[in-house]
Amino acid sequence: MTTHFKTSKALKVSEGSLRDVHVADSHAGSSPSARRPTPQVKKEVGENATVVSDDELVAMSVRELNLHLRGLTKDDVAKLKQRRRTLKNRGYAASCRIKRLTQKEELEKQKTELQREVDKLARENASMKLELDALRAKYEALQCFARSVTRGPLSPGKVAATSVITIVKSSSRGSPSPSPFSTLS
Amino acid sequence: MTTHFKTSKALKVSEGSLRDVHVADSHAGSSPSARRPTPQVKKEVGENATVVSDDELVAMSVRELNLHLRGLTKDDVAKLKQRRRTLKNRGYAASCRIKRLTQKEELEKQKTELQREVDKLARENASMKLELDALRAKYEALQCFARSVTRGPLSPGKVAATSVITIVKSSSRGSPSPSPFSTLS
DNA sequence: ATGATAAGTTAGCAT
DNA sequence: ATGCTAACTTATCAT
Repeated sequence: MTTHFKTSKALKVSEGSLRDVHVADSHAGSSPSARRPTPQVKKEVGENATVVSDDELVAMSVRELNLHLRGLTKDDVAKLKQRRRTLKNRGYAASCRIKRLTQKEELEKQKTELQREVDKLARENASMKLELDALRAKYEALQCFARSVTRGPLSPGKVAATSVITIVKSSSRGSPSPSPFSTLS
Repeated sequence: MTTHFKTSKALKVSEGSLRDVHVADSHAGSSPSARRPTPQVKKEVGENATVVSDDELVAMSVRELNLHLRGLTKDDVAKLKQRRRTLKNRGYAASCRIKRLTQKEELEKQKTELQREVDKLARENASMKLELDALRAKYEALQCFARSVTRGPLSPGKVAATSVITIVKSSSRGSPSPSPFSTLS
């Protein structure tokens, strides 16, 4: 993209914007050949040299605009107003496009964010699942052990609702015992 | 929105599409006053009455188009081709807008989908967290119990590497015993 | 009057 | 030549 910004196609009321503006001494009107002694040229009723650029025109307030409308044909007034309207519309269209792009990027950003969140949660989930499985295994081992301890290796189903006596021989101190007791989180 | 579809503004090469087409007996050409015996009017060199509608023109193949271009001014050929191009462009613009909307909806759908996934994972996560905590508690309780069983409630630090005797009084059958043994998954 | 937006037109790039 | 798309213009609607 080149962002070339069309230079107002067929929108000229009297677009001579490349003429001298600060000097404003060119006399290309209907006056025969008389140079006025007053260099303070503001505006003639028959020839208005005050031409506004697009940027000026579009940034103008209504009151400012009315000043520039003094001494213009009813037709030219309409044309100038139309030019202003079109310029404004050009701006609106641009903001509309930008807004559209912004919203699209916003959507994509949110999507990325959500995807990141999904990944994070999935990872947490997986690790928790592992942890849960590990803990379940440990629990069952311990439970198994506890049962064996409580119920005892003797009479493994005979006397049900009774008291049990269990004898456990502890190993030496600081031993690398692989029992469920050694792997606590 | 009214979906009004402009009726080809200033695009007419010779748009008299409301004239008789199937009859085609109007003799408004340069021929003096001779009615030919052949009613199979196809085309006259000096006056081409075959006018195509927008829909026809845009759907035409290049070869078909060339047939309609026979006996036309070089200028009119260019104009007709330009009209075709513009009509095509109108269609392209429409597809472009549709595509844009479609993609936007696609994005929003994916976003919704991801959000749903996030919610699902978050729920799973929360419930797993609860489960994990509960299991941890059960595990610790069981561990505590197992320790008490192994180490014994008697002489809780005196005799370290010795045997312990534990007595457990089981409750009645089917009792709501709140011991770690009752709540297995 | 101002702002927004859908549809159409134009310019320019890519195939 | 065909298709696409950014920028622009126009028509409409809403405020």
